[in-house]
Amino acid sequence: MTGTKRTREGSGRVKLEAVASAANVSTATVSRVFNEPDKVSEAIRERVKEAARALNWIPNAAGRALASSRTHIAGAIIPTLDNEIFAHQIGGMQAVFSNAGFTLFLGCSNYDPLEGLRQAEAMLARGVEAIALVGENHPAELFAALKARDIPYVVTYSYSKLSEHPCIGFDNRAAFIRMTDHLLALGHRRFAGIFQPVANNDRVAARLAGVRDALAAADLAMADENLLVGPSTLEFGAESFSHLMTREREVRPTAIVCGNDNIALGALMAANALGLKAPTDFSITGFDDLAISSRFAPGLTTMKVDNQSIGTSAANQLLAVVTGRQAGPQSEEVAPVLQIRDSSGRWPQDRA
Amino acid sequence: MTGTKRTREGSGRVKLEAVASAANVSTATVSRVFNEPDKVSEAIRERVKEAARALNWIPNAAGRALASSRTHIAGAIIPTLDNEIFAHQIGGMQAVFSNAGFTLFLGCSNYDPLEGLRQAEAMLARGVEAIALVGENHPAELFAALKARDIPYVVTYSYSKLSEHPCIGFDNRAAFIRMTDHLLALGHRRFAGIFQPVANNDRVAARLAGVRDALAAADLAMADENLLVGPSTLEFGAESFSHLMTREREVRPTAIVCGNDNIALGALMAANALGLKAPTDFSITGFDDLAISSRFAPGLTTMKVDNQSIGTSAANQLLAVVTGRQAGPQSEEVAPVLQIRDSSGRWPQDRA
DNA sequence: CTGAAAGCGCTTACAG
DNA sequence: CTGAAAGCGCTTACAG
Repeated sequence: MTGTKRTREGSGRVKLEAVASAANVSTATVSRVFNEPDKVSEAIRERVKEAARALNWIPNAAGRALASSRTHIAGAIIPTLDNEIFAHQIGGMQAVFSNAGFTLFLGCSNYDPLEGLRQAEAMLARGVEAIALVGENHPAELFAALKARDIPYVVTYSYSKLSEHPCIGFDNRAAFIRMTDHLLALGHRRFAGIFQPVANNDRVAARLAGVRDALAAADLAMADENLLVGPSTLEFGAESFSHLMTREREVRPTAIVCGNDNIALGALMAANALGLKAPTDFSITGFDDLAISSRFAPGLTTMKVDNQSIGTSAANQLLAVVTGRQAGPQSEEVAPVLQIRDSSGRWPQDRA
Repeated sequence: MTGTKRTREGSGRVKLEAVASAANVSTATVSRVFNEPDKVSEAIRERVKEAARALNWIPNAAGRALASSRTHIAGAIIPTLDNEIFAHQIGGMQAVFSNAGFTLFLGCSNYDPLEGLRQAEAMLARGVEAIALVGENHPAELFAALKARDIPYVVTYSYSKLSEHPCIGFDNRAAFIRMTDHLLALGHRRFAGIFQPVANNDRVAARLAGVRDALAAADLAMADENLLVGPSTLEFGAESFSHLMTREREVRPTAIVCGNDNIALGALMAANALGLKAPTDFSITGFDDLAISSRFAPGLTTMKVDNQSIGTSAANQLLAVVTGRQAGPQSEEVAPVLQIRDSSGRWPQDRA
């Protein structure tokens, strides 16, 4: 029945309409003052701004989003904040987005691709305009959903010229080839590895492949019993080290490649406890260059990546697309820098 | 002129209306199937779900938010993700919220209250239903805005019975009284402190007050030149330690209270470099109980706080309010646990 | 430069 | 249990 009275709650907040009547203009004009100020005469512009300020009006983003299809929201999906690497990326992204008037949704998959998908879908439903994803290990549905809606995205921490996705990061395989070559050049021939789980983690898989490829190129291989895989904790690093290095000297590895610094630091702690010293008794390497790695005794040989700048680059690329300055996000390779310290040395050691 | 044709872009996405016609029901019914399923007969319910799935419909949150005044978005404002303490809180919150169908906005103030306010306002404009804030050091406007809109909030990491805000955390002052009392009981009388900046950080201010109050209760005081304030880095901890401990033995502090573990670990590294050993030559304490603190040599005496559970509690309290199960968030005190390790010992040392 | 009004995609009070 | 339609708070194509 037309004309029936309806009672709706509403938000109870000051709305644009109130500003319009206070300033004696139409709602269209108020909207323009904030979205296309050049199209409004200065006198009216000031009057409207004054009214908005006086009424303490905060625009309702839902109304705005519905009318304009723009939400000024971006999203990021990372595995976990427990790894400071990802925390730094998010910190970088957050700063850039916030500065551009974007608010950031954060999702953590805990290395479960389906959980990542679920959270990405929640973000899509809430209208994110762009999204950053760590790594390429996501369900095909996720990439399909992004493409179907034409939502710009970038993959971070993985980089490959051959990737079908725009990516900002480094070539994990190449980095670990470089690290392994460093140890080979020092004379090491018996290698061991202590790594995080490879499942659902394309970055770790690539790192391990790098070690294997570099060894194969030198006609070497890592013995199966020398590859230990487990959680990325100091504890696992320490246990693994003890396991590897309490065997007879003749069969022990001389070089231990760790999947990251945290594992390597745990191993170094176990070494201290066992009275084994690097680089005299063994060499060991990490990846990440945590703050503590350079100050630890011995200093840890590792590779440094500027994770925060991966985050800022990713955010800047996404903003460039969202604001129409660019057609699509551009890939960017960030080179990890090898930091050679006392934890790696010649083998056999020259004892002076 | 009524009846004029208008062309609007629209999102180009599948919308609820399409699901309704595919399932041969009204839009109201489709909405009910997902929001109040009990009100729809099972046959129709299944038909609608089937149609939604077939069309791959994802509800538009802006439309939903506008119509229902609910966004299913929560927000958190922290100082920085660079501190793993806050990263863990966010990790905990993210998991709980995501599980309840809420997506999380993340804002970082970098210890600037105005930046925190700015980001909180952006979240309010986007309709957050609840918000968590680290500490009480926020502009009065921020709390006023939350109250004016009736947005439930909790303060984290600070706890005080006297607080005018709901808070989930611990009493920083009491924790540092406890730590200082531990050192006093061991026989220490000459104290030094290495702390993060107090400005805009009510937690650090309370920690320092705790040290001072505990000393005053023992008729002691910390000499001005023994309090060093600077960035929360290993470097600052190391420099400060050297500065304090390269003076003559007669004037040096015997106990050094650090504002957190990171600073204390830096100090311990400098001690190793200088050939000074705890607890023989000095005692030192931290706060946080980082993963590395128990495994370091010597083990660091510190206090452990379950930061992740602060995050999950905060999220659960906010959800309870938002879903109407509770009128307001309840405060919760989380007790830090003193972890006594080898970095603190009797003074003067009994040398066996 | 400015305004009247349609429309964005949902929810929900009302009627049946 | 189901539907017709008003309404949430904005933006913007159109007209002037």
